[in-house]
Amino acid sequence: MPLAPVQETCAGCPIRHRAVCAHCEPQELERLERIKSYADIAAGAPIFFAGEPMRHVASVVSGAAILSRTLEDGRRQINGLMLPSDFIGRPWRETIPFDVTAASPVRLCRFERIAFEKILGDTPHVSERLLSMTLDDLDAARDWAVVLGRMAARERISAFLLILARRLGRTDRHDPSRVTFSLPLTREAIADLLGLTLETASRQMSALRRDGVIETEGRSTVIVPDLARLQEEAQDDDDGTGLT
Amino acid sequence: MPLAPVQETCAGCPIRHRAVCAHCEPQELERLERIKSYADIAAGAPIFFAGEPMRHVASVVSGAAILSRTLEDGRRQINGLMLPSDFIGRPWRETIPFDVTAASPVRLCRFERIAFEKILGDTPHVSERLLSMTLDDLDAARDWAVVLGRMAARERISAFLLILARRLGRTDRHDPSRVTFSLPLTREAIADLLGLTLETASRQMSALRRDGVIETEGRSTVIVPDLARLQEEAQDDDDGTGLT
DNA sequence: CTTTCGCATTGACGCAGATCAACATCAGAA
DNA sequence: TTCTGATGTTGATCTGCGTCAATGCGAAAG
Repeated sequence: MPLAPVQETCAGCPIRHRAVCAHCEPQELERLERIKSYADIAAGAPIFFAGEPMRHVASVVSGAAILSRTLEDGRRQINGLMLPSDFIGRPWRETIPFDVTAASPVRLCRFERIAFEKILGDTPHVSERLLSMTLDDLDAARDWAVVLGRMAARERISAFLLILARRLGRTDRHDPSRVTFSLPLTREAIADLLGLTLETASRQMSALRRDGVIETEGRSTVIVPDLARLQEEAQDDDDGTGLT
Repeated sequence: MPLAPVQETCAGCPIRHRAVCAHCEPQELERLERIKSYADIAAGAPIFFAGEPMRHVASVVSGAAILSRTLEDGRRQINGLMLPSDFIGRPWRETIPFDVTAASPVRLCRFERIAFEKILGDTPHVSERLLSMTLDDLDAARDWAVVLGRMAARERISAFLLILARRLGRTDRHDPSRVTFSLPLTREAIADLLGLTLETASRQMSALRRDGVIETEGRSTVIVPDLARLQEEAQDDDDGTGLT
């Protein structure tokens, strides 16, 4: 159901992610280049804490980061899953709204926030692009409410796997409906993303495996033998071409 | 838990809502004025349908509109509740992503979309303001996941009432913690917003009334005798001042 | 190789909320 | 005013998922 943002990288651009490089002039890229730095974070390690001053904005290069909020009694909800090409951070905001954690080993490309804002002010097309991306993210976040508010456990797991298949999946050379990807989240994280317990998440994964909707190899590799079948399970009417 | 966007209107501005008028120069306001029109929609009537071409963007002047998505089997989730000062619509997008419906009688201030985009391109501060608002909406939408994914029915109802109290509530002259407002949604709509059934929504409202957390007058007037009490019920650690 | 610890799986049981059903109340029409 | 259909309330029962508990497995260290 929630539409996966399309991954866009522009070949030849030194900053290889959709947030800032699309349609940039050489001198603009150079300006961005000067304020950028890379950061590698180990799986499970915190990246930012909610409420902290926001010194950087960043783009995910590889791995998966999660945004989360934890209630006083320990209940945790993952509010966002950030995959390669996703943008983390908020220009013109002083503090970080959610805890950001590495779900798997993550590489970030960071930009010093204040300097990034200056560039935004000078280059309307970057600003416009950021607005467009944010509107996409807003739609995706609102779409997620359908998963959390109205879907059964099995449908939630299916919707989640479908998103990963679309964004991370490698299509089989001989059978385009067969897709393989590596799960970047533990069962607990999957549960916290989907509003379930880890036991229910595990049980539903097992059930999907029993029913032939997915296959697994080792602990983290998932194979979807027939993407259309998974779409049905996820109540997804979208054909994935993004042409709706 | 979800922070209510602060209502901002600027006195003397002919377009009295935060989306476009803040900090506008007279000539910019005049340009906006030329492409704007008002629309009044009766309660329950559709405003836009998902998938339709988006001819307008709009701002809610009064009443309440809802964004919703309905699955093939009839399950509905309300993805957004738009109250006065909220902005509906997406520059640079051809189609409408959600069904938009009037939950109560709604007055919209509409701008022809293409012309609005031209103004955005010419006035960076309007564009920047729209980005800032969209980022706020994104945070609010992500915060909502905590309600849908991790909160019990009673907490969901409390969180919902707290949002309305903050955005629509009139504070009692003698007791600042006593707040009154009018519910713009039916029980069914409340349930669809909170991921519950209408029976559960009704039962929890009754329970909160029995326990003295709220009082009611007629079908739609709600009185919160002690806002702090409601905040506890909603697991809300925010003090509502927006200074966090 | 074996140990070890974190993660995943599976089972048994209980409960919050869904479902089915009956009735109450309110607003608008006649 | 009364009638009528929509909306809201409350009760009885069912069930999907949460909770508690035990066991299995696999990757990294020794």
